[in-house]
Amino acid sequence: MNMSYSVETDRKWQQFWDESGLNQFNPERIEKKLYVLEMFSYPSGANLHVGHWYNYALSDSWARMKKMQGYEVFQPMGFDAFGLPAENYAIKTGIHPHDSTMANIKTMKKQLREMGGLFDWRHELATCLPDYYRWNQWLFLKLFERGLAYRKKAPVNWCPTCNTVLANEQVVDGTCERCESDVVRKHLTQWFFRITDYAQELLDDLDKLDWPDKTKKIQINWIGRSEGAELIFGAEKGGSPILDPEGKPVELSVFTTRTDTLMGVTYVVVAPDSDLCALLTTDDCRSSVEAYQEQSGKVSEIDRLSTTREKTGVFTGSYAIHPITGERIPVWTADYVLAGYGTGVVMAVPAHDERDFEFATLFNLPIKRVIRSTDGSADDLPFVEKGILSDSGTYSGLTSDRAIEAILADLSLVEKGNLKINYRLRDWLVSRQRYWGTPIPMIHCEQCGAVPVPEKDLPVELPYDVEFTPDGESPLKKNLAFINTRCPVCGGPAKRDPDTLDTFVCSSWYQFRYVDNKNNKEPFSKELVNQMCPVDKYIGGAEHAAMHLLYARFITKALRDMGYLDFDEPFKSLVHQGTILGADGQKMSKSRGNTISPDAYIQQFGSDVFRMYLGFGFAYTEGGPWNDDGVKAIAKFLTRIERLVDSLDLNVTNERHSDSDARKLLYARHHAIKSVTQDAERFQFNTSISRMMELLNAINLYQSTAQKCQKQLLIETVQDLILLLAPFAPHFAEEQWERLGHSESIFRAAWPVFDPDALILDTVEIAVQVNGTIKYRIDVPTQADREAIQQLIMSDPRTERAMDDKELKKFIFVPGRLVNLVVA
RNA sequence: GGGGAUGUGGCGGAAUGGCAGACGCAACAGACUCAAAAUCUGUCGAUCGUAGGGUCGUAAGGGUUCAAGUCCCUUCAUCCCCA
Repeated sequence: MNMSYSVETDRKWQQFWDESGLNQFNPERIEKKLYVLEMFSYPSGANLHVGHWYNYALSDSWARMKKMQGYEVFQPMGFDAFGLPAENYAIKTGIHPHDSTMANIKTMKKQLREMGGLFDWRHELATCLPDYYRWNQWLFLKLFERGLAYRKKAPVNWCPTCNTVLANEQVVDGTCERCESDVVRKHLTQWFFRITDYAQELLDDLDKLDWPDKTKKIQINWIGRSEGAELIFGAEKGGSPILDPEGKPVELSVFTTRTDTLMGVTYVVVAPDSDLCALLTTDDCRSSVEAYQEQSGKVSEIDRLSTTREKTGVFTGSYAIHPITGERIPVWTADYVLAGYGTGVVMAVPAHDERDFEFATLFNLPIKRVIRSTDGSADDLPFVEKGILSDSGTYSGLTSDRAIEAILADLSLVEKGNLKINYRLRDWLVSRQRYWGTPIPMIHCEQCGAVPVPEKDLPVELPYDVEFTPDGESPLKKNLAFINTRCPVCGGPAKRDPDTLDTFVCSSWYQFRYVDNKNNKEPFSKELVNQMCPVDKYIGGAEHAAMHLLYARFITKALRDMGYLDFDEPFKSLVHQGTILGADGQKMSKSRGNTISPDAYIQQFGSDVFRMYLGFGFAYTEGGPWNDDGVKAIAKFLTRIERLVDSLDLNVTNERHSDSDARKLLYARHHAIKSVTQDAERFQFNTSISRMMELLNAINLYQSTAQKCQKQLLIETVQDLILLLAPFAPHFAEEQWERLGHSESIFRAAWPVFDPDALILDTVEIAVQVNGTIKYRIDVPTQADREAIQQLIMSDPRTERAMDDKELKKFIFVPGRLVNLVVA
């Protein structure tokens, strides 16, 4: 196989595109704008890996097709440059995160060019640079002004040996990934964004989005709306009501979706990590409760919610007062209840809840049945379905749904219960006890409390000179020149917030900064963003389905409500690429030694062969294991096209006549145009490329067998093939296009349009089934109607044999596909 | 544990509820060649049959339908995500 296409070809056309500005968005055609965005990447390691290629190269192919279809494509690129890996790398090697990150960005940019992506580099951004992160800080201040940023205590993972806070991904099976000591929970005051204010809108607006259903489902579950009620229990210890620090009686408010089981409550559980827990604990029980709190502080939330893990808990010594019966009910603390969900207190109904049942059985707590099955079917405890109330006083005999209404009506009269909608979604914790991130623009003053940095003082620059060695403090805390400042309100000495922002803050609004990345007066021009956004097609990994995509939606809505833009959603249409695995079917990783380096393939075959194999060898949204043989198949395909172009005689004649060979070729040509256009639109690159292969086969067949080969028809067909190929093998197609005598870029040529007439054949083969199994196939005139076809088939001798003397009951006809004779 | 998905030839993968396995890889046979590579042509789910042809077949089991890889229920296996 002798291919003349190579990396040299790549370089030639990359330079040509740069010089001709093919990659640049033209604002004069803004009314035809199409904003195509790939999730930006973390500049880790030095090289683009297969995952980058799969995301970026094929999205670029899609964008190139849209460009040929006349859209003015805006496709920017940038770097999500803050984050933990660079900092860990610095701790290990001493190389400063800024230095390693900037070096990585430089390499990645070079490789992205070699990929041949049409990125408009004039709009590049890197989140670790002050002219980007100052606007993160601006965003923080705006959210703070609006009450959407606030502080509260929240647990962090703490490694007592390393003396440092760990991110969740650094905790492996409850131990520190570095030193393997047990990780404990420590409570720190941290910043939160009030995403829960938008829970309902985030749920409702999913309907407006052209997103994969599974992604919407993930968001729906993540938001976790449930309709139920809030019920108020009283609380006492030692026979008298419990008072809070202000002297008011403590009420235990519980959220439940099963108010109908209220009469079956036999104990109440408070989360051990809830503030209420200490308040409810009696002196007698204090030592055992505190020991329990410490023990459960080591358990991860995932384990706490497990239904198979053995239940644990201790009695707090206090009692809840049942809102209807006034009965005293013991209050326990157990870690299967989370402080962060609902109110952190649940009423336990062991007869009708699996976890409560298990807990009550273990600790010998009473189990009281109050629901029976409606139809008398088996209702062994725990019976968790709705049914008919029993042993519930005046509510006995009601159905669950009626009982919920009746009980709530009674409780609301005494203000001890009301309808409530609860969300599983929690506010977004944005504080990170780390160096390599956006400094939080807040100042803590002993006199004035937490004071925002005035906007004119932004950015609060991240100092270069810091000590990373983990020793229990945020690295920024140890940089005194940074941390010590003056209070903007009273002028007294004060300290900066030592934490940095979660990097999801950077990625929650970058799609807007891209369009106006040079703006140094505001994060972006409202007018420009309203014209260029939302993003028309967003492409990235499904692992971001819950967090990144939800945060970006929230920030968009918050920015809208604050008047900075006029639309509701950041990403109109979304596609997830799959994951490319190693040849062994495992996730690629250095430790497994199954990584594939694109560079070697590109050197050997050229970038288009690599890109096209990624398109051809996998279902785009599925991904799958890598396979070298497929790369060679693509190289072979492109070589065949080269040979075909070589073989053409470009001295055009105008002969043109319709014979059956020509009609077959025309059919293949227009069928390919139609299918490639449709499939590529839906990111089905594998079938798109298959249709091009079929067209090539048809052209070769025509060349070798046609009675009279028409040069003009042949050239036009080959040109269409090259045009269809262009988005998927851009350098290669430019080269062939030039060899076919064109001087303008192929990407300035129009995408071919299919001719429906060429797709209508005189006859069509249909299958003939008897009772659903195929008996034979027959060619029928395309135009024939149901009656004509029935007549044709009933008179075919094969039909009589297939029907085996049975009587025809029904004649089913699917035009162009099959007939099914139902006989008995 | 919860949530989300996936399961089709030796392999990657195709199939608006309507002819399962498009396209490609590998394999096998043939042509070209002193030979090999490259290239070209053909065969290629399993099974029975000399053949025409038949039977079975989309993880397993059940159901809906004239018709199920596709829809519904149960089971099994694998993968992804969890603030």
